[in-house]
Amino acid sequence: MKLEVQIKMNESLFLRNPEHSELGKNIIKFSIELIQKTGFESFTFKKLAEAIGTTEAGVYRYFENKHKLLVYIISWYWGWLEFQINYQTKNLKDPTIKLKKVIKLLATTVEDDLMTGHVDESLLHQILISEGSKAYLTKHVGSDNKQEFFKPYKDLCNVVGEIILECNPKYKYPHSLASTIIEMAHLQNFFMNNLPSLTDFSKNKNEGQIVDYLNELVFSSIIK
Amino acid sequence: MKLEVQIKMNESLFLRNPEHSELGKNIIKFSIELIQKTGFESFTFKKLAEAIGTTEAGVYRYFENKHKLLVYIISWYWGWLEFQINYQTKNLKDPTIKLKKVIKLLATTVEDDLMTGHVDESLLHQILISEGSKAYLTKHVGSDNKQEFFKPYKDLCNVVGEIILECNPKYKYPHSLASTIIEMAHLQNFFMNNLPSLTDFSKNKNEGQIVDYLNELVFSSIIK
DNA sequence: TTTTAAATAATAGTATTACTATCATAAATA
DNA sequence: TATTTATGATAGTAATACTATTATTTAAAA
Repeated sequence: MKLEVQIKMNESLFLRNPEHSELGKNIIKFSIELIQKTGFESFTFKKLAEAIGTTEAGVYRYFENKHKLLVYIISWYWGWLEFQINYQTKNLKDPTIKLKKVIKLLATTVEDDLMTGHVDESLLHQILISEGSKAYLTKHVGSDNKQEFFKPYKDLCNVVGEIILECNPKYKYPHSLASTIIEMAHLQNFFMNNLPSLTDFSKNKNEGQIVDYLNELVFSSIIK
Repeated sequence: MKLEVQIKMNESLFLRNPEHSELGKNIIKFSIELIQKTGFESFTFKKLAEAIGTTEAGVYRYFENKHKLLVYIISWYWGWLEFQINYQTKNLKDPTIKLKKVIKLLATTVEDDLMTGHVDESLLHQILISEGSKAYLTKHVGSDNKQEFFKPYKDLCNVVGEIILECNPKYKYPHSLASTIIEMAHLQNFFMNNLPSLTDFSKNKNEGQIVDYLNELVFSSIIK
């Protein structure tokens, strides 16, 4: 039996549900590949359509514009990651071990999850590192937020915040610390690979160093 | 006597030095206003030219493209901020007081510095919060970096890293912690104002809360 | 099985963006 | 006074970000 993980997506993000057709799934698959390879700025629906072998108009039937497509695949990633976190910390009693597991999941390159056919999570992880913040760093963040485009990110932030509170119920900034962990897991990775003098990580570019840094940062803050 | 602070800029960022003419200074002044008001994505040289009362071609004689103009004004800000930090921490002996001053300077809205005629620093600070990371989150970050576009940011990061080491010479991650402070000073501000559930700051949107969070985060990390 | 509806392909068209090029004129400099 | 240099005015191009139309294929309902 082949199991498939389905992430429930916000319906306002698309015009037609891309999960419901081959073309739709190809739009997701190839946009992940293209955005990862060429960056979000030079990504266009025309190039995407050519890669898939369909027409520009075909893509527009699924997504209003490339920003919503970006938010879609990023939301998908957060949803998937929250599932992974819940799954992989399920039977852990010690909240500090849980939190360490979360940091590792956030800061370490994932392997392609075979339960999600058309999505390559390791490419998605790369996209999150380089393009993730572009989902919300816009002038229309307010209306996007009203439409709940960032709910998966907030949910994840809450899950992490809850674990922080389990470690120390008196800690005053669980959400800020959670968003700091999430953002820094990605940003320190970007810096390590592109602007290494903004970090203290050695040339071997080992993600374990980021995990160590974040662990020290987080636990000295919440364990007095 | 009227003093003017001059920030030395990387010459590869522009085609003609905007400091050397009225038109150039207007390009800087109005691009700061426009980018802050409408966001970098919808900012175009045509709109800028109209705002100034010149033509598109006029702007192109100063800057190759809008990305270089963004990097220019952001670099200018980092240069100015490093000057501020050096100036305002000059006679402080205690490195922890120095570091607290730095955090406050990073996380608090600046007043318009009257010594810099055509640049409004408080608008620039807003731009840094919303658009700052777009300077480096590109596919051409490598070649931009080779041309030293990010030197002012790195210099600032080094200055902050040095102060961290003064507080604790054995601390292992001075640069990563410095870049974390700098980025989070802006990002927690953005979240507070736009996605507040990613933070723990109350509705009054007081930047002092960000300062308190960063102080706690930083000092519990470096003072064991 | 036929009818009907829905999805896709093919093509065209528009306004805006991101530039490059040309030429005339005004201002500063030698 | 001659000459360089900066600006202004205008035009033009390729690409982007869409919208619209019509024909064709596929799938679901009658």
